[in-house]
Order: sequence, then C-alpha cells, then structure tokens
Amino acid sequence: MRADARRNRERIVEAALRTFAERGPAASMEEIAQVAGVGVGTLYRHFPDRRALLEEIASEALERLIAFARTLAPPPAAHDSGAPGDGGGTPGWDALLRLVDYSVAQPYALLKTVGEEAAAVPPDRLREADALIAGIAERAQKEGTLRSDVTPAEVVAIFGTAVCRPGARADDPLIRVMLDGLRV
Amino acid sequence: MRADARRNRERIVEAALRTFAERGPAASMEEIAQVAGVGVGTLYRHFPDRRALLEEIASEALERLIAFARTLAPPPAAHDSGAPGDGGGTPGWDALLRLVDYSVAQPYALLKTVGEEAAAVPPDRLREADALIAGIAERAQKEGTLRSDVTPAEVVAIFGTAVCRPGARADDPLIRVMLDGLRV
DNA sequence: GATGAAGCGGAAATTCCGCTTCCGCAAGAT
DNA sequence: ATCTTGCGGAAGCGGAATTTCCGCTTCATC
Repeated sequence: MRADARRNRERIVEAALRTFAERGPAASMEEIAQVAGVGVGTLYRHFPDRRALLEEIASEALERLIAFARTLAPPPAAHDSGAPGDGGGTPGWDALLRLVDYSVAQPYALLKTVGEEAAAVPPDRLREADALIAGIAERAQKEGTLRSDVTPAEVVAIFGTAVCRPGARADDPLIRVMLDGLRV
Repeated sequence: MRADARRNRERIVEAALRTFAERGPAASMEEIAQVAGVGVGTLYRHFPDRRALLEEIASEALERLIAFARTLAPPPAAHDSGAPGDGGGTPGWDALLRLVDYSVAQPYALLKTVGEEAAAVPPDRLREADALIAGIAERAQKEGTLRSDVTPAEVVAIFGTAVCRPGARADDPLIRVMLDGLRV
C-alpha cells in the first residue's frame, strides 16, 4: 500500500470520528471528506460504502473506549486482599468523572450515534464496554460516593443520554447538575 | 368555513402537536396526516406547505406553555405584602415539577424541536415564556428549595436539553437525577 | 331531496439531497 | 522514464419527502 494512501486512510478515520461525534450520525460523506481534506472519491476508495465506514468507525471508537475504561478499572487482582469495596484502581467517582471528560471529548458519543444507524459492532465488545462502565459505577457505590438507589445499568443509560449528544461539553450545566444528582 | 373543515383543521393541529412531540421535527407530512385521520391533500388544503404547519404548531405550543406557566406563577400582586420571597402562588419547587410533567407530556418538547427547524415564532412570545420559567426558578431559589449556584437562565437551558427530547418521560432516570441535582 | 360549492383522499409528479460512480489527471514506485 | 496506484470532484442515481391535481364525497341551502 502506498504511503500517501495509508496516510489518507488514517485522516479519513480521524475525520469521521470527529465529525460523527460533533454532528451526529447524519453527517454526510461529503462533509467527512471535506474535514479529512480529501475528495469523496478517495473516501470511497478506502471504504466501499457508508456502512463500511460506519462499522470501521464504530469498532475503532469502541476499542478506544474499552482501552480507556480499562485504565480506570482496578487491576485483575487474583485475590482481592484489601478492604471490601476497594479494588485498588482509581477511586470510583474520579473514574466516572474521567469517563465523562473522555466521552464528551472523544468518540463515545459515536456509540449510540453509530449504533442507532445499525452499524454492526461485535456484540461481545459492546457488552464488554457496558460491563466496564457498570463495574466502575458499582465500585463508586461500594465506596459510598455514588448514589446506590440507581442501578449501574441506569447510570450507563444516563451517561448515554447526557453525554452522547452532538456537541456535548463537560461543563454543560446539564452535566454538572447530573453529576451532582448522582453523588451521595 | 364548513363545519367539517374546521374540525379537520383542529384534528390536524392536534395530531401535529402530538406527532412532533413524540417523533421529533423530522416527522413527515404523511405521518401527521395519518395520525389526524385525514389525507395529505386535506393537510395541504389547510397549510400551504410544511413551514406553515410548523409555524402554526410552534405558536400554538408556545401559547399553551405560556398559559400553563401563568397558572403556576404568583398573581401580579401590586404590593407584595407577605414575607420576602413568598409570591403567593404555587411553591416554586412544586411549580418546577409540574412544569416538567407538563413539558414531557404536552408540547414544550416542540419548542426546541420546532425552533431548530427555523419556524419563526414571535421573539417576544419566546422571551415571555423564558421569563416565566426563569421567574419560577428564581422563586424556588428564594424559597430555598432550588440550588442557588445555578442561574435561572441555566435552569431554563437544563430543562431545554433534559426535557425537550423526543420520547422523554417524567420518570426517566435522567430527569429524576437532574431534579435531585437541582434540589437543595 | 336536488343542486352547487366546498372539501376530501390519495395516487402521481416533483423536488431535494446524500450516496456512489467514473474518468482524466497527479504523484509515488521501480 | 514509465508504469501503476491513487486522487479529485463533477455528474448521475435513487429514494424519501413534499407538493400537486382531480374525480368523488359531504355539507349547506332552497
């Protein structure tokens, strides 16, 4: 593969991530091409159709999210040897905050976004991401920083609606207030 | 105007309010006609084009919201004679709750929704609605039930994003959490 | 209840808009 | 130098939504 081709492919992926995150799933191929600084023809050389691009983007975003969430989760810890509810990683609440920052800045917004558009992402990867987040929420609850009358699944859902909006920012009044509502 | 024509017009307005509220601004003319139980032709007899319908609907929704908010606001009270911060109407917090109920059930969802689609609504009517809501928020703050480190204008904005989603429900986890975050 | 006008329904035409193709040109590779 | 791979973007394709149109129905009136 020629060097400039590889470079262009990368720019397209990056542009698509940013554009979908900013403008929602309705972003057009032409717009993405423009953001990437290439012609539409080039875009179609690398991805035969819209769905192919969507799938690539969704997988990429998901893998990045999983990787990030893993850095927040406690290490596997064969025999939890500390006090109960102390997994050893980042404190749960801080992890949630960092997740919010990550999500509004980087491409989790895409997941809902792209998921709704029917791009097929391996379901086990999706479950893994949900499980990681739910795990963090559960940890925060055990640590007494997150309300425990909401289920971890609901936390995931709330994150979904609050954070996965085109143009969300971490200092939205909505997000600030939501976080205050979640804290004990 | 013939009686059935008037009836149909009304059914169309009602159907459009409901449909836009439920499915967002992308709802199609055909769908609205179907909900109203009339043919598209009839719809176009009453509203020359999509924008005309949107404008009618936006105004209607706005007027209803204003009327409702007025019932929650304290009466004009020429010389406030009670304790400071007691306007005499519904207590501020309850008024906010009722506003949420109203908004998710009835057509405030349309405002953002329809507003985005560029339907021109008289700006002073819009300001009136904002002022009424901000006034209620301010009252709740004076009564000590609403956090006072958010401005009334921010409250309006939060309401906007939390409540003006197609399909929002008053018992959404998001809305519950948001309200908890707003309460003192 | 007959008649004319107003209104209705919904199939067909039109418009709009994003996706996709195509091909002459440019730029890496050998 | 030549050949191959890749690029740009105008043109066209397709589908979905809007809008038109006209024969039929319903209402109002006498």
